[in-house]
Amino acid sequence: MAGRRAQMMEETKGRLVQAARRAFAEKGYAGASMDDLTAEAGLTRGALYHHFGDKKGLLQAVIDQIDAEMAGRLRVVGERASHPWRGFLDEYRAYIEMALEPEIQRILLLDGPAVLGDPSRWPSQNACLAETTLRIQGLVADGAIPPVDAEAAARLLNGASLHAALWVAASDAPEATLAKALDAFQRLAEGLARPA
Amino acid sequence: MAGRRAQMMEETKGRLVQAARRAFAEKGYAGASMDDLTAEAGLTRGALYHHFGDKKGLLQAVIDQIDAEMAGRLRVVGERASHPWRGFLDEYRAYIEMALEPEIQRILLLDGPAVLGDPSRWPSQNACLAETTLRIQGLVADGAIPPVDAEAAARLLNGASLHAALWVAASDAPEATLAKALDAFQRLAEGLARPA
DNA sequence: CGATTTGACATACGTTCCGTATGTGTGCTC
DNA sequence: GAGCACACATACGGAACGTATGTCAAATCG
Repeated sequence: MAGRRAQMMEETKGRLVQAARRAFAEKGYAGASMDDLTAEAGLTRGALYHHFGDKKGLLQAVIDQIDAEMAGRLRVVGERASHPWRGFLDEYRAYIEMALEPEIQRILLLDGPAVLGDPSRWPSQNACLAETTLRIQGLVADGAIPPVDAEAAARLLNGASLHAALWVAASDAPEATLAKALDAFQRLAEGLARPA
Repeated sequence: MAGRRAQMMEETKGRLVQAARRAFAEKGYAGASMDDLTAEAGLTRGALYHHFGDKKGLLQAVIDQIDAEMAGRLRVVGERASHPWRGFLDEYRAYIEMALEPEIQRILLLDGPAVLGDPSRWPSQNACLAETTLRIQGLVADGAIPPVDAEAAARLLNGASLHAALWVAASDAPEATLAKALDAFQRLAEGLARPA
């Protein structure tokens, strides 16, 4: 009862999204051609506009997929830690390191906000941001850190992480820069942990 | 000895940059048409390509101008404060509020990095980032805060500020959101002030 | 079981816009 | 005052997006 038709359709959409991920990551959103991208998937622009409406719709689909993957990876990292606060720091360390991956940096962090606007308004609800917000709420609830607006803290820390990753990615000595960035990040995060 | 010719040329470049600021801010980089933009300045694309090379060159010129203005405004805010640490916080508060201005947010914070890449690689050297880095170096030198890599701290705080501004700008209740963002920001910044 | 319809996808077309190549007139130099 | 350099306009080619239309298989229904 899977529906032969619907199954083929999912297959098609998946191929298009995958090709788009590659194209957007390599050439950026503006530089990626819909003709080339669909041809690489063995299709034409007809299929693309039928399923995704327009170029922005395709970007949105790509972002939804990447965002979901990131949230899953972050959850694993956070839950693997013994101590809550330690897990929190590990999670952000993982976030910074993920933001170094060209696909994530280019598509989700640079082109995404520029083309689609503020991430919190995305239909995917930014699963990754929600994940870190929940984590902070948990820390507050457990009394591990003093009360704070969890969403505000998550947003600021995500912003700091993103810029850290941009800095590291463009650096001539990435590993040294990453160390500096992580050190500074921990200093900032500790501002949350200890009351004024 | 001003050179009638050179003076006219500066006038032309200025008019183009000003028209570009308006167009980029209103329609975004991708959505702005060079034809419309130059026509609004009473010129044609010929002038534009002669002076700026290509569309990215024009964006760079616009960004240089805005960046310089921001650095100047930040400096005034920081120097006006009595206490160094207080001045530091005031400066970032001003930064967040500036990032709410559509022109700055759209051009410098969203389209700029997406089109031109990491800001630290911009020819303008990101005067605004340099300004905040210097401020942090001053705090360390005066013993107001424990040693920290000033550039790393400045980058992370700028990133946090930017995301705070994006959040506030897209919010339904901007003033309440701004208050939450500023509160969270202060908590993070205090992580710099007090040693572990 | 055959006719009809739905929908996934391809093809063709018009429009827009960027970058370049070429033309032109005005102001500086000798 | 002649020649040249340069600021700027005009003309052209090409690429890319979105839409409108066509086609063919599969699901539906009498």
